[in-house]
Amino acid sequence: MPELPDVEVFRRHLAATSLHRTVERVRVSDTTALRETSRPRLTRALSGQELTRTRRHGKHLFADLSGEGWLVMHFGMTGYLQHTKDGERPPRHTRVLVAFADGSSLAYVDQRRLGFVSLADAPDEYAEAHRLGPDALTLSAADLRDLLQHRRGAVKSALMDQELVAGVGNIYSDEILFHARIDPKAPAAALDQAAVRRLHRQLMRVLRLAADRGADPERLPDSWLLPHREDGAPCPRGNGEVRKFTMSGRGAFYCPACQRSTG
DNA sequence: AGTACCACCTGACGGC
DNA sequence: TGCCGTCAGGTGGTAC
Repeated sequence: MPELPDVEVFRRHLAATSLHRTVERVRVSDTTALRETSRPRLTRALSGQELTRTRRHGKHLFADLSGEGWLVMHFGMTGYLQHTKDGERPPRHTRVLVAFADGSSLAYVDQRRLGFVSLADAPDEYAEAHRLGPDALTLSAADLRDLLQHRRGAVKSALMDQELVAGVGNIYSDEILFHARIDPKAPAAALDQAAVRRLHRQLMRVLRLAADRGADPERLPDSWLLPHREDGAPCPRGNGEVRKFTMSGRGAFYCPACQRSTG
């Protein structure tokens, strides 16, 4: 599930429900969910603190612990956050539960356990240490052109490389390329200025709109590729059929009739 | 530098 | 109904 729009939805959820409440206790029900930290360290870092503000960098979510470092969360393929009120039971597969003094709590849930919870001194430092590229929504068109120009290989692979640009995954790379009418297999460096401009415009539009719609496929326009990710499905733009192929070991979809731009 | 493939996990789904 | 292979929006390692 979680690419940039999903994580942005989690960020807003956290900000709307869980700021400025004293952490009373932390329950780690699965220590393998922790990365670069331990149960005692996480508990000590959180207990008695408040979450004072949030930040998102690509698919990583950060929460400031009242100036005493930052909580870091990554959501793998199945992770999400759920705030529960006093007396409500946290969801199944909750790995870390942050319980507040007012009785409510914030659950980090991850069925497949491919995500993690960690601690960091600061988001920017963390991003640099873990070799994350700039957050996708901070890129200018010129930035994007520079990144792609020095890149060999397909444009879809480039978009999905977190070291190059942080936040775009398999689903949204397909979606962005569909709207920009660019062939996902096109060499990144071969895109002309007009194509890069379209790519940048759609990158911004698709990611923002998806986040504003709660990253909920049900609420995304039917004119998008997302509801039509099936080999042979009619192209939502009315040109030919959606095709599935494999790239970087992932199932990728595009409309060969619409997405002819290769340079 | 890129890519292909496997691994890490758990669950849902389709075919038989 | 039950078993089995396949696939799933994540990343990281290895071998080419």
